[in-house]
Amino acid sequence: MEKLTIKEIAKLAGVSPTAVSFVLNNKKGVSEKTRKKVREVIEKTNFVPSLNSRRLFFKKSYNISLVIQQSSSPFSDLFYYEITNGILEKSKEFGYNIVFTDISMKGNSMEIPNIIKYKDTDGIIFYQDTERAILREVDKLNIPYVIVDAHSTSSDFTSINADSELLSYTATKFLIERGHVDIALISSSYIPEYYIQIFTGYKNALEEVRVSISPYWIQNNAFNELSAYNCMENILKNALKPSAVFCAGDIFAIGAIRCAKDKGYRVPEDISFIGVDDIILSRYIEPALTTIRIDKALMGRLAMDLLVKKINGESVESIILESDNIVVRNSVKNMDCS
Amino acid sequence: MEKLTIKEIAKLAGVSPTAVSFVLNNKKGVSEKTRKKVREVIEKTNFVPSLNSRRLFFKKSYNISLVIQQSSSPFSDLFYYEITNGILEKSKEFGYNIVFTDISMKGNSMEIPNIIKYKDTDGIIFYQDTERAILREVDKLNIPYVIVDAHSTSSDFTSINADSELLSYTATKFLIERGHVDIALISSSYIPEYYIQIFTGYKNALEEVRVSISPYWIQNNAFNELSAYNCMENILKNALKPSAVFCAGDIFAIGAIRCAKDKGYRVPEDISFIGVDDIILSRYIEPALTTIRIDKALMGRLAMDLLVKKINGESVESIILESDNIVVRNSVKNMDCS
DNA sequence: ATGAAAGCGCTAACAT
DNA sequence: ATGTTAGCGCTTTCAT
Repeated sequence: MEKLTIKEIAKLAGVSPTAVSFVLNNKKGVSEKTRKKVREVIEKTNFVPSLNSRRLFFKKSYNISLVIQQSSSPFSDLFYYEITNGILEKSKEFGYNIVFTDISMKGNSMEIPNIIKYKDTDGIIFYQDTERAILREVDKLNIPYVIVDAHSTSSDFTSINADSELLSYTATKFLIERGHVDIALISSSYIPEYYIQIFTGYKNALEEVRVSISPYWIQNNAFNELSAYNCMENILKNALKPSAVFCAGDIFAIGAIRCAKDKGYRVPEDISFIGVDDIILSRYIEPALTTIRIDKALMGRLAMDLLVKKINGESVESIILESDNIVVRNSVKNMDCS
Repeated sequence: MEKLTIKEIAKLAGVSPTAVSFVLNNKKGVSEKTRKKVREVIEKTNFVPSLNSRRLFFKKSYNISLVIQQSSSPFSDLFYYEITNGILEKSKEFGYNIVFTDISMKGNSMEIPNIIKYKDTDGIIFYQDTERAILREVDKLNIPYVIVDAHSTSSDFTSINADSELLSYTATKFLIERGHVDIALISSSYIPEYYIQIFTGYKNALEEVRVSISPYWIQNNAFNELSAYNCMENILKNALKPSAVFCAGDIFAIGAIRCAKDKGYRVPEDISFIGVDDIILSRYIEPALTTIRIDKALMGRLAMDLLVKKINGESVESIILESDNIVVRNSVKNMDCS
């Protein structure tokens, strides 16, 4: 059997390679008769054109790379896994391969993945806030990218973010509506802009019902489950106990709840908790966590939309997702009917 | 600035493209002097050779695709995410892109992903047992593949599996050593061969201490959390209650425990549970689940090793991983010191 | 050791 | 509408 190329198909169909190429790409310039004949031969031979040739000709890799940071916690993986599902969905539509890449640390700094170094990607989706050094490198290489869940915004890059302030406001407001007034906050100050948003939402909701906040109740050193546990310890050290805690992330809530239980508090009878994200885990802990759901698959789909537009040279704007979808489970006590 | 190609570099260095190519690929046939000069130019210009050209020349895509089935449960995703980490680790070493693909259903049958249809992949790693129709199609296309966590073995394909019988034996034996004699089984009969292994391990451990088993205690219709819940209901319908249940998968255990609690049983005081897999969730439920850990990252690394060998034309053998690493948490009661 | 040239399989400009 | 041809950027064979 002859090696199957466009040339060979042309020979079999008794036409020129150009004709075959036109048929394959649904271009006009061939008669219906020729088109049909070519289609028959393609069908019969199961011919598929070589993507590698097209890659060379168009100088495109048809790869989009997902760059995820080697995470400290498997739960950020979980969060991103759901985003990835949205991306995959769209990738079929656009005809790109989705290539998984993780940024590994080389000593103290991040190492540029090979797929980027060798420009073997038409675009990049970064997960989570990404080191500026890396972004600059990518800018230099002239590869379009978007950042999903950047936690910060900037005119320097295109990002898809949840509206943290709204999220925070919604969560706090929910607690207030359930009769809570003494509400603590566990958040992260790692990304200052993010922290401000969270704090602002919390504050705006709270100032409608409360004039002062105990500084003990504002904890901003959480970055994973364990540190959230410690934050909760700090909160409980104070004589004034809050009746509810808003945690800016389900995984923080999970750590904080564990702490409260360890210290003998009942949840939610003694202290209520609300989170943000709705990671899969939240349904399974006890009590099941009340939280604000972020539509992560949607974030993924939007990221692809924006990135493909950028690849095609269109200009795009960052997106802020307004998620305020409260998932009511069992971690918040209703103070009004106790 | 000139477009950077091997030709351009050659011009700048005052040598032939051949020389540059040799230097890039660390081949001999160029003098040290030439080599050095070329290296300098490459360094100075930040030149990287075009992968797409090499793709065409070598007829290789440098892609390895991961094929995951659109799963009913996000927890199988979780399980596979850990395998993926092992695969990614190895991919750097071997220089392949890891491309994510999921098999979507088209009506009643699976649809071959484009990356396979267009032979845009040098090899495939299938996650989980895969429809024979798909495997045959891939065979026809002559693309090497391995199956990780196939749950069945066959001389038809190369797979990386945990030793289910050993897993099952170890779990049951552990319960026996804690003084349990009345031990039920929740498993899946979806893949017969797998079921036989699980049952055999269970039976072999059990027959050392028990002459008869109540048929009510053998439940084999679990395939997710909910069905495992139903299996547990069936077990509890019987007048004879087991003191422990071995669940052939953590997610089954999670469903079963929920059922037991719903019916007012205390875990592990009234009934003990042990699982298999050690998915991330198992640490977080209450009580934290005692389980047999499978080293999923290792499975991923081994899958890559085997696949790359296959791609290189070496012959390989399937691997059965002997995992019997018991992770003791709080879901099994010690009957001897009660 | 070095360089010229052919060719991987496709697309598109150009001529007919 | 159809065919001829050059060229994408690399590797390798074959002269020198």
